[in-house]
Amino acid sequence: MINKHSPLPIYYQLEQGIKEMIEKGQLQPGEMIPSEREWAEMYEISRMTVRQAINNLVNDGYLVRKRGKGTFVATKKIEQPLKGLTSFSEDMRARGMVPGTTLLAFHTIPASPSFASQLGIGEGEDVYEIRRIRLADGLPMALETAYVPCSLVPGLTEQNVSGSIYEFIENKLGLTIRSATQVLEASVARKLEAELLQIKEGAPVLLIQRNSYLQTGQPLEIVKSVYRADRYKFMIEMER
Amino acid sequence: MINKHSPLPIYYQLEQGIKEMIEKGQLQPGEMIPSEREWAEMYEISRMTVRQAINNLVNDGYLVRKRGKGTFVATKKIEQPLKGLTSFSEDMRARGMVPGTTLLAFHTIPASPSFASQLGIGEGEDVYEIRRIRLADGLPMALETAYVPCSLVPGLTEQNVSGSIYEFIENKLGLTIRSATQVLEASVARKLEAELLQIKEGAPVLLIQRNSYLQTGQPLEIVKSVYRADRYKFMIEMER
DNA sequence: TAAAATAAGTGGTATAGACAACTAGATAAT
DNA sequence: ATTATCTAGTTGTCTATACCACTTATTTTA
Repeated sequence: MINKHSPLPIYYQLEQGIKEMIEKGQLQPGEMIPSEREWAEMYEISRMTVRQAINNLVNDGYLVRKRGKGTFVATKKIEQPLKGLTSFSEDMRARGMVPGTTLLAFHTIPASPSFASQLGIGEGEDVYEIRRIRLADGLPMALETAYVPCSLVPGLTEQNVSGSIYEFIENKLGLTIRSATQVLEASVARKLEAELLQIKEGAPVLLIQRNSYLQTGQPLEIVKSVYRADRYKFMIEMER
Repeated sequence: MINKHSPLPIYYQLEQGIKEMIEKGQLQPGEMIPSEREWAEMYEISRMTVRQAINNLVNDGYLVRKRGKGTFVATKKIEQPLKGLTSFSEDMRARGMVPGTTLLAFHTIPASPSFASQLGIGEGEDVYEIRRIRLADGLPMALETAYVPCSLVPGLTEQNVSGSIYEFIENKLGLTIRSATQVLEASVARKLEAELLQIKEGAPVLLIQRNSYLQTGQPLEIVKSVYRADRYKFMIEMER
């Protein structure tokens, strides 16, 4: 597997070898792979070189590190279609998963100039800031921060926020969401995001910012989401 | 900037410090930062520790490494709206940039079972495989591989492929594209992709697979793209 | 003058070792 | 029986060093 005289870097050879073992099923998802020291002894290479190979595979989403325990083969990605404009809960149910929510923060803040402009309100007016971890089948799928003008949803409490805000707005308040703008961007997880999503810092994530609008054209909310790229793909159908 | 007795890792302190210098503008986009050896001497730490800090910032898209030259502050991202179903060329022009193309490969291959199914043709039937680097203002923006059944576009030559395939199909062949399905996913650049896109291996990229359909519902093409996350955001407007 | 060789500086790869932080199970003390 | 401690194994951080590959400018050579 490793040829020290190859022009290819050793870490790269090991990286490709491990990847192949995963893709061929010789290493199963969830299974613990040999420890860094074992790889190093096995091929008589330095542990730092092993770490470089494993680092890359962790960044690629093939492996997951767990300090004090070991390194494990990651579980597979999810891919299901998503039609039209849906809430996270609708999205997850359409994918055959059970949506869940962990509330991280729920409070009001004064609107920044940027948010005021995007939400069509005055600068400094109160908006709800709702930070939540969105779960799918109990596992973290995304980190979501929503900003909603307080004046639009007077009855919002921590209770309502445990489920779908969209459903609350449509069912309880009688407001209808008409359209949204979404910006998608690939990035890597920062430290805090990684901890909350239970992924490694530097793992790929899909950043989505959604601006939603009511039938009147009035902006309803801004939602910034950080999705785990190892569990989430975004699918859309478009007409010309 | 660095406190060796802090509980925070040294590489993390340096990483945050450099990031702050970038965000405060003390390091300007495109500017070369001190070399790894200089950081190491400056704070009396190991070069490997400096590398770990810089690695993270490269992964986060703050810095760009250039072997033999130095490490540079990355330039800012592009963000422009994209409405409806557009070609790469249309997309780039809408963003105020000049689209370009470098043809990497143009040949026919027999359809794999998966491609045959997605394109609605028989397994083993010929399809064009067109690999191109898509440029914006002369700089690599995406790596694109398109698969089109040969039977649908008989006149396709290397000449036509230098520009927009969409425009060729609509203008020359009189076919109309009606809809498409797109799957977006965050990932990191592999070695070959990184070289072609002139980014670092492991840099974040946005993977997009587009399946296009004609008015008849007949599948027209499959396009797999790898976009540089540091230069490209995907924007979409949706109606409910 | 032009081409080739050299040197200095950069990031890229690799080594061998050390200690810290964390996990889980075994063992000892209460 | 329960609790506390120890221990072995894991990944995380860090050091000091070495050589390689590439870039650029300078110097030497033809």
